[in-house]
Amino acid sequence: MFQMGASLKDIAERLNLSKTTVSWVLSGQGDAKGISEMTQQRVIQCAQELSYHPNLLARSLNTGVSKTIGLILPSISDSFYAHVANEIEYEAKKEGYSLMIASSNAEIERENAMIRLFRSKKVDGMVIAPTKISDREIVALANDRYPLVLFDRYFPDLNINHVIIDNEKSSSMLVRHLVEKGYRKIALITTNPHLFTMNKRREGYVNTLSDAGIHVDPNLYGEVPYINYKENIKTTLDRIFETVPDVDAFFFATHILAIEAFQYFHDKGIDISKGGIGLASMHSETLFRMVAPYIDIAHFPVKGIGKSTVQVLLGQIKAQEAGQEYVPQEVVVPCLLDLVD
Amino acid sequence: MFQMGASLKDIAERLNLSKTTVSWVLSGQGDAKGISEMTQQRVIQCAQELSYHPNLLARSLNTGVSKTIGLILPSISDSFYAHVANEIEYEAKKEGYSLMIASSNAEIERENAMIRLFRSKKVDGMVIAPTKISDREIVALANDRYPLVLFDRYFPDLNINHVIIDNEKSSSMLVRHLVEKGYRKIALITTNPHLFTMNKRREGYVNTLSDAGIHVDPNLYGEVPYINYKENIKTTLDRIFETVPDVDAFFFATHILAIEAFQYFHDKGIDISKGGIGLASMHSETLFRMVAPYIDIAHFPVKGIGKSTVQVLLGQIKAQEAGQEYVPQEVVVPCLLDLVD
DNA sequence: CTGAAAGCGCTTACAG
DNA sequence: CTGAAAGCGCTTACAG
Repeated sequence: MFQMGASLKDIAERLNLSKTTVSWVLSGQGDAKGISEMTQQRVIQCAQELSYHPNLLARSLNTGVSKTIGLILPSISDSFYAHVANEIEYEAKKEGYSLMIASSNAEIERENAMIRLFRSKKVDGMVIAPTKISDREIVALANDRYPLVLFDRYFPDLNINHVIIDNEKSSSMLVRHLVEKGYRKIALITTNPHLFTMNKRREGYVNTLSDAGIHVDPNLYGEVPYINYKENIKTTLDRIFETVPDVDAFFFATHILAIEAFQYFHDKGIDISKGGIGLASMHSETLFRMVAPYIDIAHFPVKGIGKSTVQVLLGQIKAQEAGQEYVPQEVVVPCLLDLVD
Repeated sequence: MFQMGASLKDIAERLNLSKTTVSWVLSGQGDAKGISEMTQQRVIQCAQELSYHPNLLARSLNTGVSKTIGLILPSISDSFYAHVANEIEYEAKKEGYSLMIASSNAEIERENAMIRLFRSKKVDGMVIAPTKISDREIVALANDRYPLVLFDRYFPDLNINHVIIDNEKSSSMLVRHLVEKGYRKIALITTNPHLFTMNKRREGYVNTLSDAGIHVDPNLYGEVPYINYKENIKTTLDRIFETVPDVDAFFFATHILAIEAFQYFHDKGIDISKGGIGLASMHSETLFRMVAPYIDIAHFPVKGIGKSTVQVLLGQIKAQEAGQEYVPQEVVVPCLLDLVD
C-alpha cells in the first residue's frame, strides 16, 4: 500500500475527543448535536492538517447505502451508448451518485458476470441496456426487488422498469414521409429481429405502408445479423438491388446500418448527395447530414433517456427506502424527427 | 432497503460452522486450509440456496484493496474518450478491476471534486485526462504516491505517469506529406494553445515548414478557443481566407475542428470531395473519409492508449504493494498515419 | 456538550 | 479439521 491516510480515530486521539464527536462535526451534524464552536474548529482544522479523506467504503458498509449506481452497456464506445452514459453520469452526479460502468460486449455471460459483480459491490441500483431476451441475473434482480431500470431494449413479459423510445411511431413517421415524397419501393434494413425494439420499428414500417395501400414486398426486407454486420449488409443490399432493381428508398432501422450503406452506395457509384434515392434512418451520427443531405432522421433522445433512466431508478430506490411497495414503470421518450423535403 | 441478502454469518449459523470456515471455502481456500470435502459441499450448497453475494465493501474495508480504478475524462460522450474508456474498461476487467467513471466537463473544480470523491471511495488508482495545467488535487495525489496515470494531456514539470501520443512526429509527418503533395500555404488550426499537447503539434508544423524552406506565415495560424469552438472556428477561417486568399491547405490539430471546418467549407461552396484543397487532421471520426476522401489523417491509437494506461497503473499499484520504490513512466504511443496521394 | 459501545460483513493471524 | 477474536473505519442509538 501507499499511504493509508488518516482516520476518524487519528483525529480523535490527536484532539483527545471521541470518534463520535469527530464524526459528527465532519459529517456536518456539529450544530445539530450541539458541539461547541471551538471543538468544531479544532476538528476541521486537524482534518485538514492530516488531509483526512473519509472512507466511504466504511460508511457504506455501515449505512447500507453506497451512493453508486451500476451501468451496463453492450459497448461504451458506441456513440449512442456513450451519449446516454454521459447523461446518466450527469444526472446521477446531480443527485450525489457515482457511476460504475461495464460493457457486456453483447455477450450474455459477461452481462451476467457484471450484474453479479455490481451486486457484490453493493451498488444502490443498476441501469442496463440488456443484450438478450430475458435472462437469469436480470430476473434474479427483479425477484429480489433490486432497483433496476432497463433501456434501449426490454422484455415485455417481465415487470421491470424500462425507458424506451417511441419505436413504432417514429418509424411510422419516417416511412410516411418517404411515402409523401413519392417513394413506393421502400426497403427496410434491420438487424437482430428477435429484439422487441426492432420488431416495433418493423411494425411501424409495415403498418404505414399498408395504410397507404402500398404492397409490403418481402423482397424489400433485409435482415442483417449483428455479428459482422459491416460485411453482411453488403450481401443484403446486393440481394435487394437484384430482386427489386427499381427499389427507390431505404429505411434503416438503426444508424450503424445506414453508415455502412452509405459506404456501399459510394462504392457502387450511387450518389446520395442529391435527392434521388429516398433515405431514412433511426438515429444518426456526426457528419450524417453532410454525407446524405436529404435523409430523414429520427434522432434518439439521449438526454431524455439518460434523465428518465436516473429519475426512475432513484424513484424506486427512494420508495423502497421508505418501505413503500413499488410499481415498475414504463417511460416512452419520443424521438426528435428531422425530416427533409 | 430492499433485500439485504445473506451474509457469511447466516451461512455459518445455519450450518453450525464458524464464519472463518465459511469464509475460507467461499474464497476458494478450502483445500489449502484443509476443510473437509463434505463441509465444503455443504457451504457451497447453502450459499446457493441463500443466493449469497459476498459484500465486497466489507472485503475492501478489511483488505484495503477495492479492485476498482477511477477514470476521469473531460467528457464521456466524446468519441475519442469514449473509445479510450472502452479499452480501459476492457483491460481493467481482464485484470479483475472494475471502473468508476466521471466526467469533468473540462471544469477544474469538477475534476478536483471527482478526484476527492474517488479517493474517498478508495479506488486503487486513477486514470485522468486532465483539464488544466497542473492542479491542486492531482498534485496531492502525486505527493501521496496515489497510483495515477495521466493521458492525452500532461504536465511536463510534474513527475507523474503519463501516456501520450507522438504529437510532434505525427504532425510533422502530416505536414510533410502536404508539402510533398505541393502545398505551400498551409494553415494550422488549433485550440487551447496552453496545452502542452497542442504546442507539440504546432512545433511539428513549424519545424517541418522551416526545414522545407517554407515561410511560416503567422496569418496562416488560427487559434480557436475551446469554449464555443463551433462558432469561433468560423471567424477564424473567415480571417484566414481574408488575409491569405490563396491559402491552399489546412492542417487541423484535432478532429473536432476538422468536422466544423467541413461544415464551413460546405456552406461556402468549397468542394473538398475532390483533391483541390489540401487537408490533414489529427484523428478522425466516422464518415470522415467519405466527406473528405483526400484528407491525411493521424489516427489516435485508442487501443494502445487504453492498454498502456492500465498497464502502467497496475505496474505502480503492484510495485507499491510490494513495497518497492516506484519511478513514474512516460509512454509514447505512435499514431497510425493514413496518408492519401 | 461529549463519550463508550455495538455493529455493518468481511479476513486473518492465532490457537487448539 | 475447525473456531474465537480482533480489526478494517465508519455511524448511531444510548447514556450521562
